[in-house]
Amino acid sequence: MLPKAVFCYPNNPVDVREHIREAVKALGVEVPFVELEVPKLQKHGDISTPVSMALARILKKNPRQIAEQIKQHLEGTGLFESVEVAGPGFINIRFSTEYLVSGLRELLRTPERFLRKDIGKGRKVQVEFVSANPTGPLHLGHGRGAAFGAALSNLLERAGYDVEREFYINDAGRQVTLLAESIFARYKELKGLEYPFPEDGYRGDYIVELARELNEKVGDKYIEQSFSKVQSELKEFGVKRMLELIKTDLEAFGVVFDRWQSEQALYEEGLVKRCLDELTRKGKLYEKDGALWFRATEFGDDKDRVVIKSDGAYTYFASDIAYHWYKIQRGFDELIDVWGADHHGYVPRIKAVIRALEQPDEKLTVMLVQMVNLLRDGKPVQMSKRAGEFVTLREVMDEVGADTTKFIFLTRRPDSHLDFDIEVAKRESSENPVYYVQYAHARINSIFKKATERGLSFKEPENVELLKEEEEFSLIKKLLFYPLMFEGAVREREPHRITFYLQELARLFHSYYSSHRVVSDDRELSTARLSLCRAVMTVINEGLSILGVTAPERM
RNA sequence: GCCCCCUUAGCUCAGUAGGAUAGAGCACAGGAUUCCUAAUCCUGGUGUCAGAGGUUCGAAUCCUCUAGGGGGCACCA
Repeated sequence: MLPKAVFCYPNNPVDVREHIREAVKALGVEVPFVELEVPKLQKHGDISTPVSMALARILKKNPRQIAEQIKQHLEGTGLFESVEVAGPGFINIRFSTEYLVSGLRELLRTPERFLRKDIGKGRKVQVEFVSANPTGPLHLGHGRGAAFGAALSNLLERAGYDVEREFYINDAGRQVTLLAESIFARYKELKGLEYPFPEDGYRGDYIVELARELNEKVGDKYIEQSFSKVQSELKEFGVKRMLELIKTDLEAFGVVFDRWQSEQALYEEGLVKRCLDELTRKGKLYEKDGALWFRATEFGDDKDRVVIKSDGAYTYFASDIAYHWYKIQRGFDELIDVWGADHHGYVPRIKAVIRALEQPDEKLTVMLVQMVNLLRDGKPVQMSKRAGEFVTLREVMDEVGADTTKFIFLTRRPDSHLDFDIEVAKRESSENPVYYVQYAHARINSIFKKATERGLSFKEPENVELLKEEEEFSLIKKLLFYPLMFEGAVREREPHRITFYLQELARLFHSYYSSHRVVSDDRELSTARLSLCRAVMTVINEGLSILGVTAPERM
């Protein structure tokens, strides 16, 4: 008979969960989730579970007693060095070196299988993010949304979701008209003509640039024209140029989209009308005071909302309804909208839409990304898009670099306010954690260069059983915990967990590096250590690629 | 006025699905490099988890209230 372990994929700590689940099953109950944690204190083992305390209530038994039973089951697997019951009923598990080493082997042999657990099972998810108005350059807040949305998409993709990244272009309505009129005003100004600047117009210098460009294109042609005559051409021109700018900036920032959905197109293709017709048919809309209203209150919102104003014009909400209706029609299992926190008041409204469209609440998740306070040397930089005073993503990128900018954004929970100090971010020092992680990667690369120079060739995971140092086991444990962290990050949609994990991993590596030499005269030990280095490198690479940060070979 | 988010070490922030004695980085001080990159490492100590109640065997974490900071409340976009 084969030992039980063979059937249980003894390759990483997440599988400890399976063993515990089995043990719990043997007690005659099932738990939906077996909680695992990495204990703070070493004496509490390598991994620990409080599951027996939770079971105490259900089984009406002493938690320590339950823990003892689970312990016996776990000991039966022969995988662990020790299993202890401690405190009120914690089960503390210590891995055997064989367990650790076989985990490392697993990671080296099939890194993808080890690092990318199929949680999504091919479920189709759409992540809509940035979606900035095409009326000006991206600012830093958009940058945060971009970094977050991109990292979240990458994360979900690696968890087996079929992800589509979409940018929604608000190219219909008043803002775009304002853009056109602002350009028009600057054009007139350029020509030495009197023309009132629109009250809420865009005052940024880029508008003057656009006016100049327009002048080169049309020359004097528009001098005599009224705005209404040239409006649509100007809109098209302005939106096109702004969109180009936004795309270029995002590309430079390393953020790509699969799809760009135009709002205007929703109208032109009749989707808004079709959607509203359907809702009318289903009685979700009604007329009052000459306007068309959506029964939002029936679906959990505070008040009903207008979709067509009494003057016959659509509100933005109309196209937003149609947009989400369209998303649903496209067959996504899940929709994620990443919005700036200033739009949070909009959440109940759009949630109401999802319900009105007869979809379960979980279908749509709105993730709010908090605003960014820009500082320079500790002093706030005032920003107002309307007044044309704002620091663009481009400026920050040029000044501090895309990697650093992204990393800083992803070192915080999305829902916490963020102070972004340009001067601090600019320093190429230990104040920038991104270098710390990247440096670990570059260092490993340099070790491999050294190994090649020495003519060391080997096949990973050769000789890993020779690893004996405490720092090596710490590193391996950290590596093996990657899937645990990954699962949590996916479940909670929190890419920042990756960022923190990478810093911890880098710390362990740097520490190891300074106390032990990888490439030495001991050929076999060297290959063992190189294998470990390769594993660290692989995981750093994987993590950084989720964050959209480069992993440099040299620094 | 109503609604949402935030408040953890001097600063910036983590804290994993309620678990054990609350954690990093920075800053500050001292030390480490004949050797694979010193953007590194090692050693130093900090807390009324904003406050008050409550739920629980157990709360930074969940509930209620209060205070402070930010944001939102349109037939605006």
